[in-house]
Amino acid sequence: MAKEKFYITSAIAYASRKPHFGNTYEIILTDAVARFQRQQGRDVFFLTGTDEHGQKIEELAEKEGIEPQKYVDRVSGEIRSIWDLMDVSYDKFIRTTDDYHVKSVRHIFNKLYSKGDIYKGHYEGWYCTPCESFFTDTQASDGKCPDCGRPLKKAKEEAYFFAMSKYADRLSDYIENHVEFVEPESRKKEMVNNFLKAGLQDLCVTRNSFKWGIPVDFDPKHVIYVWIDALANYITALGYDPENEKMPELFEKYWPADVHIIGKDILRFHTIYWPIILMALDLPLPKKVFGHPWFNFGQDKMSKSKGNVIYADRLAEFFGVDGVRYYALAEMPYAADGSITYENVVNRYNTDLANNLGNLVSRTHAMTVKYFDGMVPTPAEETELDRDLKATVADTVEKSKKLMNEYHVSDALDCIFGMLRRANKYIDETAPWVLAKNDGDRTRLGTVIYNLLETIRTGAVLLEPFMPTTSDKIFSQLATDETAYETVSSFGALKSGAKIGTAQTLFARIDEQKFLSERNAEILAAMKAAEIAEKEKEEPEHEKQIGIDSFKNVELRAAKVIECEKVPKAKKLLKLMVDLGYEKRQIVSGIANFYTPEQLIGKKIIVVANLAPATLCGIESKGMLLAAGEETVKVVFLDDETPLGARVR
RNA sequence: CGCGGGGUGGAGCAGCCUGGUAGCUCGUCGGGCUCAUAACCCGAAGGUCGUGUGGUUCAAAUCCCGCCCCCGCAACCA
Repeated sequence: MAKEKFYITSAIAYASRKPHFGNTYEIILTDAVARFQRQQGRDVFFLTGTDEHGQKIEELAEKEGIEPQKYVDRVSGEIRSIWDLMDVSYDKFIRTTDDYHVKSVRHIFNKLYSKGDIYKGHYEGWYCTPCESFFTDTQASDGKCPDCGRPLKKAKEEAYFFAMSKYADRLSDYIENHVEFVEPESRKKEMVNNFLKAGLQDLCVTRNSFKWGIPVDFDPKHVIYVWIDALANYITALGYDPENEKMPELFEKYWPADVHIIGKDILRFHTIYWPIILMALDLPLPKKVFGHPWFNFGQDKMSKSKGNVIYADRLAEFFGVDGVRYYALAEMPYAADGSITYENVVNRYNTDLANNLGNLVSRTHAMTVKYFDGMVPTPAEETELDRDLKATVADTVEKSKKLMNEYHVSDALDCIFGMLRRANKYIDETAPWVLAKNDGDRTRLGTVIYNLLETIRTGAVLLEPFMPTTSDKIFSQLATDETAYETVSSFGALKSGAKIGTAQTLFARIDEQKFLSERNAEILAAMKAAEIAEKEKEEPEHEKQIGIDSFKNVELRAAKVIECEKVPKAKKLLKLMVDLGYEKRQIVSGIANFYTPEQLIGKKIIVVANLAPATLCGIESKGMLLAAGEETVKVVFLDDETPLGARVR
């Protein structure tokens, strides 16, 4: 019988910079699942790679004064080397700049266009010339660019759109009838409630604001935007191309994917846009999309200025590759965001890996050498204690398998480590060192040691998806070839009479105090460096010089806040009524985090009186007030004696 | 009232669907053991399970209602 196939993908990593630990978590998770499925006897194809197009990369390359291709060659290589370092067992590493991918994406675009699912239209919105980007009405509510704050102008641009709405009902049906399609469940609700039920808008699938991308075949000034380019990697990697007469075997065999493992941040693209693209191509949909949570550093997001960016390769210097893999897989809960602190990593490393697992192997190995000259003894009649241990082992095999099939990776690990703890306890219960003193207990001693060795062997088999190198080390210490998953289905595959291998320390304990003080010193140094870099930053970008006439176009006037209240639905919005002397008008401003209504009522402020009205959270705003600051915003207040409506110049 | 998840001993979580002695890992304290990586094993302290001294019930962490707080998504911000 042919092996059942299993096609698994991680998201492709954006090749803009070196991935930090949070990014690396995803690939470790995907790898653990892939390895587990291989163990289960599936014919696994594990795809990962890098996403290499887009404006951001174009800019970064320009800053360095090199070609984008050169830039992504370097970063993609960096990413791949980290994946390799972490023992990621991918079967293929795709790059969106690969020829076959580029070609196929162009063809996919052509096909969708000729089907009528993609049409040429106009992107109408607010355009910021210096940023060369478009913004929607809501983004541009105050008439200023959300990125740079400069004024926007209404502009119309040619662009291609994907008619998403056409497929919305089909997708809704699909999601409803395939409960396992989106996981975890809570994420599915977010998608369905926020997007599908709200109604899908046609998606703009091209850009002409930058060049670094795959050009549209028949209209090369347009570049295919990330949605189609990046998402398509899952099929182009298998050789899909709509112009193929016959699809390659690889594609026929593996598509549809059994699971896409992705971060929750791109869930929307994978559960809505991607399925719709596939429907339009008449291809089956992936069976499951698993949106995993993210790691934070303690309470904070990782960031350079906080000096808390953690890289997997750096961690591996302290804890070894398997130490890092273990931490990532054990610490991250199924659905909620996890957090990483150095204290926590050292703690888990010492207690779970060094004390529980490492020491169990070490003491058992030592006893085998000491009492049996390094030969695996033969088990004899069993006692209640043995039966209990064996029951735990059998139970662990079943439970961990079930949990892995459900993607409860940390729970599966916890379950396996529970078995190891049980084995440590078994040593105390049976007290081999006491048995060793009495010749009459020799058979019993053999049974005990055998049971321990076999439990350890089982543990090594079960741990292989999580810590492949450690499993190998254990196998070689036991000098056993019984490493296949089938061998743990019943207790006793380890051969008696064989000589075991040499001992080696699996995980050396780490001095927590010393380690933490070293890390703290590093973090402080990094923060200082970031601070200095901040100070040395060149002056802020300046607007181009304007004449007095341009300035006169902005009608600034003194006004008094007469009413003010929070906008209930919004977090950051205050609704204020201001008196300009000649009229009263309503203004909405995003300063709720910095001012309470009481702090503003009665104060005199400066208002841009001739700003086009905008609607924020359903409330009309006619004008804006002046305020300064980025992180914390300070409103510009006027002297109390300033007459209402006075022009500010 | 935009949608969803959650508030359980010092920390992180399980239990809630299918009401009935509150469980696990870490940490703290005490003890045991000596095969082992100052590791391992046992025991103890510590929780009125966010709140109303709300409702249902013989019985609620578990079901229902109100309120408070946190998180995710969406929305939205100079």
